[in-house]
Amino acid sequence: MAGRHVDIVHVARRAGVSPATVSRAFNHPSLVRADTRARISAAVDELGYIRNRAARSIHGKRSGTIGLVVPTVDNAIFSRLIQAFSDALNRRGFTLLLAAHGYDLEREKELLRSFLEHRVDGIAMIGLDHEDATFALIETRQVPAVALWNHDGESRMSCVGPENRHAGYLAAQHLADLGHRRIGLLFPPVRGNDRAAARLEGAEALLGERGIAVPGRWRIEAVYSVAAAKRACVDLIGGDDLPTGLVAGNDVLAQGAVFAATERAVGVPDRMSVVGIGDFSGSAEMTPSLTTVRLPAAEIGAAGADVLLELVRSERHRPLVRRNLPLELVARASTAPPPVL
Amino acid sequence: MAGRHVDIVHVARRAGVSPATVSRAFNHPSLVRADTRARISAAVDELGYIRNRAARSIHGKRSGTIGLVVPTVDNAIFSRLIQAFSDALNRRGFTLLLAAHGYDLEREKELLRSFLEHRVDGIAMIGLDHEDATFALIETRQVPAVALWNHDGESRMSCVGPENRHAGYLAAQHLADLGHRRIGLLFPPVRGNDRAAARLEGAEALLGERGIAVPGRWRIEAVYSVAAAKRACVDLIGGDDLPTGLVAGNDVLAQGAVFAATERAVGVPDRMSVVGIGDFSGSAEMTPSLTTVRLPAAEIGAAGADVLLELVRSERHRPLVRRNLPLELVARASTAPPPVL
DNA sequence: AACAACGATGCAAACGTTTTCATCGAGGGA
DNA sequence: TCCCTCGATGAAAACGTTTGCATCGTTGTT
Repeated sequence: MAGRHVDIVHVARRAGVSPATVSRAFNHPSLVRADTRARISAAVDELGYIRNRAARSIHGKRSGTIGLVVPTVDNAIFSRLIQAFSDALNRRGFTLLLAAHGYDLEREKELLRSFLEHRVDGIAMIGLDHEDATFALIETRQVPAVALWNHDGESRMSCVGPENRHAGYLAAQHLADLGHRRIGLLFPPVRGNDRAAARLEGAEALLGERGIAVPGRWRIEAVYSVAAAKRACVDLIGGDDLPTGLVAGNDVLAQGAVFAATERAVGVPDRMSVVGIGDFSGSAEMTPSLTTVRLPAAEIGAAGADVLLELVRSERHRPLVRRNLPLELVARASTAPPPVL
Repeated sequence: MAGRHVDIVHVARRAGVSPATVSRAFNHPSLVRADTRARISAAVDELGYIRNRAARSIHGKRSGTIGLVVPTVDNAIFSRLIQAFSDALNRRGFTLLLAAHGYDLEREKELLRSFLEHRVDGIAMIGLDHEDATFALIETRQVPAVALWNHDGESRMSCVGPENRHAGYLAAQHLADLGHRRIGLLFPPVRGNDRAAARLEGAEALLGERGIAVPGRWRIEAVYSVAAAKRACVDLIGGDDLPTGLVAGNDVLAQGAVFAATERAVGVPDRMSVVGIGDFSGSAEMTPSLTTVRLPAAEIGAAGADVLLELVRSERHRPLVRRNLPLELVARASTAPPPVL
C-alpha cells in the first residue's frame, strides 16, 4: 500500500526472490517459474510498484517513446494526423512526445535536440524541408526518422504522404476542366512550409499547361485561419473584376473565401467557384459543400507510425522508405462551370 | 564528429577534466571556472554530445516531462488547448507527453500508468470525472496533477477551467431572454464526459427556473462531429413541429444544426435560433455567424501549465489549486427573438 | 610565518534496472 | 552410482549520470 518510492528491490524482498528474478519476470517471463511469477505479481500489486523506464533505457534498451514535431497542433488537419499517429503508437505500447515549432525551422531543431535528450526511439516530423543541422543531427545519431505529409521520390529521409504538388495540380485542373480561364490563387505564406509551396507550384504548373495566366491582383496570401482568409478576400470580392474560379491552398482558406463571398452576396458557385485542399471536417457539411482534394490525414498518421516503428525495430539495416499515398478530388457544390457572359 | 555513443566520460576526457566537472558545468555552472567551462563546451560541440535525461532522472532529478491525457486530439477546441499547454511547457524547458483515451476512462487509467512509468513530473487531464483507480494512482504516487477544462469548488484535485454548468446556463438564458419558450437541446452523449453533462444540467436548470419544459422529441443526441449533428437534426427540422430555439452542447453540433437548417430552407435565426458553446475557430465567420458561449481554450492551456509547473516546483507543500476562468456569451447573428405567430 | 577559509576539481558511491555468469538441485543415461 | 544436461535462480557488474566528501592550491588574516 506504500506506493511512493517502491523499487524492484522492495518487490523482490516482498516476493522472497532476488531483484534479477523480478526483472526477468517482466522482461522474459518464460524464464521464470509460474508460481514464482505469481508471487512477484502479488507483491507488485500489494506495493503498487510501477516500473521505471528511465532506469531501463539506461541499458541501451528502448525508451518506448516516439517524438513528433509538427508546425502547429491547432489545425484541423494536423490534429487528425496526430490523433491517428498517437493511436497507432499506443497500440504498440509506445508513448508520444509532441512539440510544435510554429513554422520556425530553427525552433524545430531545438525541439529535436530536446527529444534526443529524452532518447526517443524514433522521430517523425512534418514535411521534408528542414535545417541542415536537423538532418545532420538525425544522421549522426542514427535515430530512425520519417517525414510525414509529403512524398518525394528524391527525399533525403524516409517519407509518408501524398504529393502535395499533385494536390495543387488536381485542384487547378478541376477548375480548368470546368471551363474556367479567370482563376485566382489564395495561399498561405510558403516560407518554411514546403507543403504549401508544392501545392502552389502544382496549381501554377497546370495553369501554365492550359495557357492560363494569373494576374498579381488575384494572388492572395493569408495565414492559416478562416478569419484571416475571409478578411483577405473582401477586397478581391468587393471589386467587380472578379475571377470565376479560386484555388485555395487548404480548406480553411477556402472556407474563408466562401464565407466572404456569401456575405457579399457573390454566389458560390454561380458567380465564383472555390476549390480547397484537405477535406477537413466540416467541409462536406457547410453550405455550399466544398469541392476539395482529399488529403488522407488519418492514413498518413497511421502509416507513418507503422513505417517508423518498423524502422525502429530493424536493428541493423535501416533502408529509406518512401510511401506515396493517393489523392482524390472530391467534387461538391462549391464548383461549377463559369457563368456565361 | 563521432556522435553515436558519446557520453559524459568521453567529453571529460576530451576536455581534460573529470566527468564530475562536466556534470557540474551543466547543472551548476557557477561552480566551474569559466575557462574550464569553455573547454568543456568545445568538447561537447566537437563530439556532438547530447545529455541523457534518462540517466539524470534516475537520481530523483526531474525527468523534464509533463503528461497530458485528453479524450481526443482531433477536436478544434482541445487542439487549441493542447497548443497553448505545449507552448507554455516548452517555454519552461519541459517536454510534453500526450495521449488520447477516446472517452474511455478505463483507458485513461492505463495511459496514466504508462506516463508514470516514464516518471513524468506532472499530469494534466481533461475534466474532473475519473476512475477511482486513477485518483488513487495520483494520490499514492503523490504526483502533481491538475484537471483542465472544468472548475468545481469541491473538486478532488486541482483544476483550471470555467464552470461548464454556467456555460449551459448562459446559453439557455440567452434564448429565454430573447423570448423563446419552445427550446430544443442538442447534446453529445454525456457518459464519461462531465463537461457535456454539466452544460446540459446548467441549461436545464435555467429552463426550469423560467418554467420551460423540453419535450423528449426536442432532445437530440449526436456525437462530436458536424456531420453527425447535421444528420441528427434533419428529422427535427424536417417536421413542422419545430422549436424556435436550440441550445447545442458545443459549436460543432451547433454548426451541424445550422447547416441542416440552411439546407432545408429553415431560416436561422428567422425561424429558429441556434446557440452553441465554445466559440471555435470558424464560428464567427460562418453564415450566419454563430452566437455562442466563449470558452477560453488557450487561457486554460496556458494557465493550466502554469499551475501545474508551480505544483511541480513546490517540493514539499502541495496545496489544492482551483482556478475559475470566466465565460462570456458572444451574441452574433444566429439568434434573434422568436418569430411572431 | 602560520593558519583559516575558500574556490576548483577529482574520487567514488549511489540511483534502479538489466544481463552475464555462476550456482544449485533435479532428472536422465550409462 | 557417476556424470551430464537443463531449468530456475542469485550475485554482481554495468549503464550514464549526479553529488557528498576529500583534496589541493591560493589568498587573506593575524
